[in-house]
Amino acid sequence: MIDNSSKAARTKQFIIEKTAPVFNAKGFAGTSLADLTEVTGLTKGSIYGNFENKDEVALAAFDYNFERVTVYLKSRILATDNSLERLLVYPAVYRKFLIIPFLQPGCPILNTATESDDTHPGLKQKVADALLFWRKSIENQIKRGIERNEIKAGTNPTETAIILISLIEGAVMQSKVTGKSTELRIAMNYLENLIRGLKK
Amino acid sequence: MIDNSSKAARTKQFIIEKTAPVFNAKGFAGTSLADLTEVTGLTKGSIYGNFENKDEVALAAFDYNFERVTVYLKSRILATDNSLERLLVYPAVYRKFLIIPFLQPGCPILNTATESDDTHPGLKQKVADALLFWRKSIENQIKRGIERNEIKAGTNPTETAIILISLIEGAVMQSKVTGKSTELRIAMNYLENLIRGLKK
DNA sequence: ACATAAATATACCGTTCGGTATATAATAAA
DNA sequence: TTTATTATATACCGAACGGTATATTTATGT
Repeated sequence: MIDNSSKAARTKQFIIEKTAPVFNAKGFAGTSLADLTEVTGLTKGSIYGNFENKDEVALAAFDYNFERVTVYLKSRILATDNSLERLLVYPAVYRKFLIIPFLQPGCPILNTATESDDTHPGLKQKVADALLFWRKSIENQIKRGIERNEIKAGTNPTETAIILISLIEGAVMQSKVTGKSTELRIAMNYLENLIRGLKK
Repeated sequence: MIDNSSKAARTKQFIIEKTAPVFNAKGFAGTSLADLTEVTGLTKGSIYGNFENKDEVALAAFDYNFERVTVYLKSRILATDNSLERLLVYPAVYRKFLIIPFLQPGCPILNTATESDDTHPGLKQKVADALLFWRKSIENQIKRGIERNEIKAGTNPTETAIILISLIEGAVMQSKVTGKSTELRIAMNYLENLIRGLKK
């Protein structure tokens, strides 16, 4: 995936890793090139030698942010051994959202979605793709659970996935803005019960 | 509330009404003074004669955006005659979110929350207040429903309010970014069933 | 109608914006 | 080790940024 062969490729990756949290915290419009040079220690020339423009950096940063969350969730999901436990990973992880270091600036999907939907078609498309990917993987987990007789046959995968995502993102938004974990705790408790109710 | 006696007060209100949709769509950082002069037809001098700075306009615009939603919901809620129907106003309204004209740029709470939580303490505080106001009014509707024997006594008002808000905001985010009404329809169907389940 | 006060427009401020041509430095191949 | 190539820094561009002092217009009380 990551080409470490050339210096440029390594610098490019370095720029992405350093700027991704800034884009996630301040948004596309709120992040300036000065922010990018400051956080990387590089100059504009260097950044523009590796990226065509600010948009390209932001798009790569979103991919990076989303992949970090995905990788983290996948590692926790792979450590389980049945469908229900796999679904329970989501409330378990997002319950601790506020204290997971790399999620401090917020959920990249939520942050990027609300800013880009009326302003930045490129980012909007990336978020839409990310959302669909997330939904599909939840749906697949549920379908597999039904096949394995671990989840009720009548369970609607799409419906369940959308409710799960809504509960998580809605609660994250509330907790981030109030600064309290109450909303996340209550919503994740509810989600846990909802998932346990899917047990065959 | 609104002082129409002086010309300045009328202009101030005019500026708020015209700029509020822009702030909601583009966000604080994404909205420039040029946007404000363009949409109002006024000059910078006029705007700065009525507001101290851009922040003040944005704060007033958020209040206006939030109040519009509140007034709209209240009018629909007052047209009902029992607690359960009052709660059902929320899914009924947000189901049609994408086609309600003045909500086209999105939910002001959701939009403002995700941008301001890491960047703009003043706006963040206003969103937190708005969220608390919304939650409290739902809680009061539920408490009243319990008193009137229309809602199950065991219903937890705070929990229910937070789940309701999470489902709405999470689904709005998804539908806005995918451009489809599917997510809102599914989440609002679920919410309706959830509310009907509260019936005594 | 007139004088006074209030509101809006004009013209400009310094700074920061995203972006780029070119020079310098570091890397990689021979 | 020299040479060709690649990557980074420097110095700068015009435009747009948020903001303001002052002039001009408009509204208001008498």
